[in-house]
Amino acid sequence: MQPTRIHLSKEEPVTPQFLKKIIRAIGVKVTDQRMTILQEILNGAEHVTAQSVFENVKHKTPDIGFATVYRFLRTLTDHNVLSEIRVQGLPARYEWANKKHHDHISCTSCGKISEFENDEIEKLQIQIARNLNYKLTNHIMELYGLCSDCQRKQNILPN
Amino acid sequence: MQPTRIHLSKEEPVTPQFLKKIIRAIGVKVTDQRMTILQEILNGAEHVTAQSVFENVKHKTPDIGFATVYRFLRTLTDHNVLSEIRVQGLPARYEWANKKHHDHISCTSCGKISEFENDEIEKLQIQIARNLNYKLTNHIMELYGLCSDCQRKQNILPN
DNA sequence: TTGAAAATGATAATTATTATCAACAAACCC
DNA sequence: GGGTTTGTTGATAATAATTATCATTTTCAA
Repeated sequence: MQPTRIHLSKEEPVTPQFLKKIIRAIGVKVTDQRMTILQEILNGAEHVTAQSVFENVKHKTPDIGFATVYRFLRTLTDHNVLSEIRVQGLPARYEWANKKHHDHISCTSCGKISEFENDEIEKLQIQIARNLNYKLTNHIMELYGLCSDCQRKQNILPN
Repeated sequence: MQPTRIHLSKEEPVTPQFLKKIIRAIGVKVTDQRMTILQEILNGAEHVTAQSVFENVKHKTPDIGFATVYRFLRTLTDHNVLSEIRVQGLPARYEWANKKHHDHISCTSCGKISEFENDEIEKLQIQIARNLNYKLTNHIMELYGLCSDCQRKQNILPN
């Protein structure tokens, strides 16, 4: 299954037609389950887990199995509709892929994720690659730290 | 178990005394197993997994259980002797914590890996973290691209 | 040396994810 | 539309990494 690059804007209204367009674009069959899952992702929270998608979707479609959710999230990831964020041992989280490029910093204690973008780093990366005779195509940059809340907790309860 | 910050240089000779110093510094009892595990990490490869440490250590100490290895790696991580790197769904990898940081760029075609370090990016990362109220503890930065050889091949054999 | 506290190792439990497969459903053709 | 092919579903098992449990053993300070 080759990763197809798809350019879809999240700004378009979430109509059934729009959902079908996405599903067809990645070359798979349109099913009720996939429609529901996509809708949930488009309407729901920012960084969803397979579990949270599953639970929310289950209200509308109680017969759905979580293997279906996992599978479709993977498919969407393979086709760059979603991107997958994996932090520590926590379950994978997903976000809409083609928003402006950004990276993540996440808290190693509570798992909170914040986003940022930094053009200067992007430029340096390209430069580094060029110096080593690589043509840069992609990168992963994940920062880890303690968020303000967890820094505070650590001071209050030293144990 | 409070994270104790320990400053130990890997440059010191790996004597039994040195190993004991580390183990005592984190406030746990000195056991043969812990000595052997630490020695393995100090002498062994760069980015080890719990599994690889376990297997190597088992040659010298066949009676060791892998729970012991996991536990001790976690303890060392909690006390910042090691740092833990978790990428994708892969098993956690450990590296000596207070050495100079470096990153990797790898070729998506042939798998070649080159290392680099860049102070400017490191500084920017710390700055970014600070702006978002995180205390940066670690990061992963992996660049992906085509190495010079594979760029050339791609031109010769387009596909 | 000895006894309390901690560590070990075997194994079970847990967690996230992927694989399997029979029943079912979508899409293409006529 | 009806039939057929092929893809999808959902229940469940399998896998993989990690953590918990607990009886036994070991460390180490008094």
